[in-house]
Amino acid sequence: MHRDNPISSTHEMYLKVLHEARGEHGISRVGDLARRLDVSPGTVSTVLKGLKKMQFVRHERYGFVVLTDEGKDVAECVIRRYDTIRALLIEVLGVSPETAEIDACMMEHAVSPTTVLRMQEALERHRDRRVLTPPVKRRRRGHLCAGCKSRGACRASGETGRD
Amino acid sequence: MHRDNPISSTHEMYLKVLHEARGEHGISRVGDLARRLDVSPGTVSTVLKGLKKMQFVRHERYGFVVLTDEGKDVAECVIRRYDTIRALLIEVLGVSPETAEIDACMMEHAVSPTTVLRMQEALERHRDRRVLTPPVKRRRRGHLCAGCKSRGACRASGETGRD
DNA sequence: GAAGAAAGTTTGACAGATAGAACATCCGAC
DNA sequence: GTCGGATGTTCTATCTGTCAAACTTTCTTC
Repeated sequence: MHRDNPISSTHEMYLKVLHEARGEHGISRVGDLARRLDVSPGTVSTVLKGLKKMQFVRHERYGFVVLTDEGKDVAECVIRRYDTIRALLIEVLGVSPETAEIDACMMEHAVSPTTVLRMQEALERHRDRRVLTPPVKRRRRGHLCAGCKSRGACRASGETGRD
Repeated sequence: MHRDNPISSTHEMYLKVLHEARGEHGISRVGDLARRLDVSPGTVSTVLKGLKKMQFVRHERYGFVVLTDEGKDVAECVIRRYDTIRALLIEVLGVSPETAEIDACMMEHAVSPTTVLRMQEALERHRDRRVLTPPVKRRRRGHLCAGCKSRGACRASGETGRD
């Protein structure tokens, strides 16, 4: 049922929050994560073991948690999905920011890379239609993270080449 | 983490498939469901117990499975979410039907009722823009099932009144 | 530097979703 | 009517994500 997902939405959330939570040194602690994810420290400890085995984080007992490059890659991919969905919901569909944020957080684990791309394009078309004023230089639409590009698909959303 | 969901996406899937699978008498069998959901008959048997306890299905040992009115209500709500998302992905965003179907199937469990409404509205605006020909009488946009209306929110998507 | 507080880990338990195997029931062919 | 295959159920087991409680380590403060 549904799509096979090599990395679960739980793991995606942990990586995303880890990316957002890291301070000036790019590190966080078990306690931070537990608070931000609203789970117990014990749970974080356990899940972190899995993420470590998958090489998405580095973590020494009683120490800091750091995203590896791989982990950062996935995290940024999840965040981009979140940002895109959120913006689309608000700007194009007129959903309230509060609802958009909750929905985007749930949907970010469900969309395929292609769909995110189409969302980004739609968002740009929509913005172009609105702001007829200055033709701002904009980031190439349909941008993919290095990991997605090199693999031809986004691992973080469970793609294996489909579409 | 995420939104509290009184009915899981697994249960939503079972109800949806049950609704789609029912033959001329509105009934299906464990085997049908197992095949359609790609799980073992044992699993279906187990999950069905839960759905029965929640009063979403009627099911006698070795017999047929029938959706109750409540169950049908939820199923139709899920199906409407699916249809809306699928159409939006294809018509507005230009996603391929194959990808749209997979994505819609995953997203249908993640969207709030408001967002579905906004999606329906966007879809109608988009269709109006395209087909400038005959001003077809169309179903009131933002339609909600009886259950959603009476409760003020859609149980099937875990809403409790938010937005 | 020792004591106590704070932070993190481990352990045991649980719920949900699942498979597979053993078992039960049903139904159609003879 | 009975036998055998198809269908369905139950039981046991696994995996994931979670908590609470017991325990360990680290930090802070005096």
